[in-house]
Amino acid sequence: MPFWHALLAEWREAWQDANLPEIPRITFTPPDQRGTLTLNIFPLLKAFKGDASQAAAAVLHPLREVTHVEVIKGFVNVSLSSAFWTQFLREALESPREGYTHLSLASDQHLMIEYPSPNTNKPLHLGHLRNLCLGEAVSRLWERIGARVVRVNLVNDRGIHISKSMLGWRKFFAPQTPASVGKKGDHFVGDCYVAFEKAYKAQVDALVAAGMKESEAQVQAPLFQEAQALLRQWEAGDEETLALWRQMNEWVYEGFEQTFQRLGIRFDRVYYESQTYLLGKAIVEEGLERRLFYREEDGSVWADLTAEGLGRKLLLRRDGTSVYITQDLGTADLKFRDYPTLTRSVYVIGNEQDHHMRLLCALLKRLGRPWAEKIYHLSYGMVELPTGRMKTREGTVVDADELLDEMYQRAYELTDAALPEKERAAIAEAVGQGALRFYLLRTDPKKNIIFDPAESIDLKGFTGPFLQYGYVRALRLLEKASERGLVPLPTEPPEHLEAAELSLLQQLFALPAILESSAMGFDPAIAAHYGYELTRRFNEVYQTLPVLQAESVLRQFRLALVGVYHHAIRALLEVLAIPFPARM
RNA sequence: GGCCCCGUAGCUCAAUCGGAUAGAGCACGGGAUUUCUAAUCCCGCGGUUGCAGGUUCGAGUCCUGCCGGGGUCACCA
Repeated sequence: MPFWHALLAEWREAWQDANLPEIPRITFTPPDQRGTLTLNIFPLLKAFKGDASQAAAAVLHPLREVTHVEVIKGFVNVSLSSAFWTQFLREALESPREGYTHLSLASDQHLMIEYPSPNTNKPLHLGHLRNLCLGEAVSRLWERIGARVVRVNLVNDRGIHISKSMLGWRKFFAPQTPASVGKKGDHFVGDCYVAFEKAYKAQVDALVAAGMKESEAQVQAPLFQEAQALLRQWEAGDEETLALWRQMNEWVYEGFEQTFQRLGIRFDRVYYESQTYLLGKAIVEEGLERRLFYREEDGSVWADLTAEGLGRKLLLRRDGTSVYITQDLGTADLKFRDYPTLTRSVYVIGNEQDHHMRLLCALLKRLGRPWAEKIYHLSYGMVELPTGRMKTREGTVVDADELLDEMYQRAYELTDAALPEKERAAIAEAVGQGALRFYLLRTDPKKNIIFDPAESIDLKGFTGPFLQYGYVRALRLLEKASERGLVPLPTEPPEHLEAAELSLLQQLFALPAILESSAMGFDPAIAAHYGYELTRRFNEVYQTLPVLQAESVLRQFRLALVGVYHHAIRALLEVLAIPFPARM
């Protein structure tokens, strides 16, 4: 445990012993006020008849390490002693992994984090990128605070959508392959799907023109009937159908894998719905026997969740085939069978499935699964374009691979042309991805993002490259120092600190608290904002105060500041899964 | 229509579980480079926190009712 935790614990204990009517809440002092920590004594004022100075005196009496105090209304801003800061620098520099850049407060936690769970009929798009960035960042955040994390991908490799791309291939693309047309496999299969949808829509339109209701036409269109028949053949185990299915999924997996690798994302375990839907069906049977569910006269199986305010939910179709939630039941069961020690099972899924996830939890609860309450839905908002929602039909879907290429190009042009080509390319990839990832993470996950291409590829201001640049500056400075035989060593802060120095020092102090709240809240945006603010303050020091040229005592202190900043910014970039080049 | 989420500067977002004078970036205007990488820094401009009530020492934050936007309520996934 870092020593300042010990200090806060000591303070709280002292307050307990002092028999205060209320214990003050401790927060970080806002930047425009003098002080490092703020004790909130509003709740105590009543007991002291509104006399803030008396209340403050009572609160401060038992505390050590406090040097300067300012009482403003119910706020008591305290500054900490030089000895305190010396010790902070020592711990952050000498053993950052033991309580500064790494914490152990969640070491009893074991999380499974599922993302991005794509369908296998289309390539990944911008929405998947938000999902991937979120899932990876949350995984890393929890690892940072000491938890064990198992990353899991659930592939939706069966269902009507796959049947559609299979039919698309048969009718419009056979016998072509990704290799024969020179395309990534997932994009090729996506083309098959789009071709199907186009032909299907033409059929529906024709039927509607002939006077049929649209909802009826959608079901009656021959292509849809064919797709359903194909799904039944698949579920019946028809060998030819299965062979094509395997082939097309294989193409898609190869394509996905390339994208995952480019993003540096790896999974510990991959689940396939084709392997869990039967488990789901068995669970539905179990529920039927236990009279938790019921069968309609037409043979379909339902759960009545009106008591939970969720209405009725179909679990098996009239023809006995499974629906989406059926396999989700099976997968959920399997996860806890495979990993019985899980304390949390996290689903990173868009908020359009809020209702679905509520249904899933309600069903698992009804089935008496004790771990149902360990499920956490990390629900995130949609990525929209300035023109509205992305739509396949209108061709406005932003493709993940194309966007990554565009980011790379953009960054490449800004990179020093004098660099060796290989190095320049590596930097461009890091900066391009850094910009995109930061852009996708900087907003509260539950809010919708409006993806403005111009702003997202911006490399200035509140962006990933801003943080990367701060990292590079610090790193290079430390390298330069090292060449002169100088290393960051803990020192006592000088008596008079420049405003920029104090500002940076105080912000550095907050890192562990940020890691904790960002992880616990499943909210990487907290770490992103902090990383920006921290780097802003570092830049101010860097820009206005000499480090290597300063006189030796001052130089030593500033070098220590830079050293701690270097640890901190690196930790933040790692946690956000933003690459950090050594030069830019 | 029922339920869920969102509404803060022209635009994109913050606001430390109800706390201080609501803060950043972009855009716009001005300034800084013989100095550790200017992808930087400094200054300025910009607000009835959608509207109306309520709760209390104190509300962008909590409650109620409206308004606006999105999602969802499939024998789709």
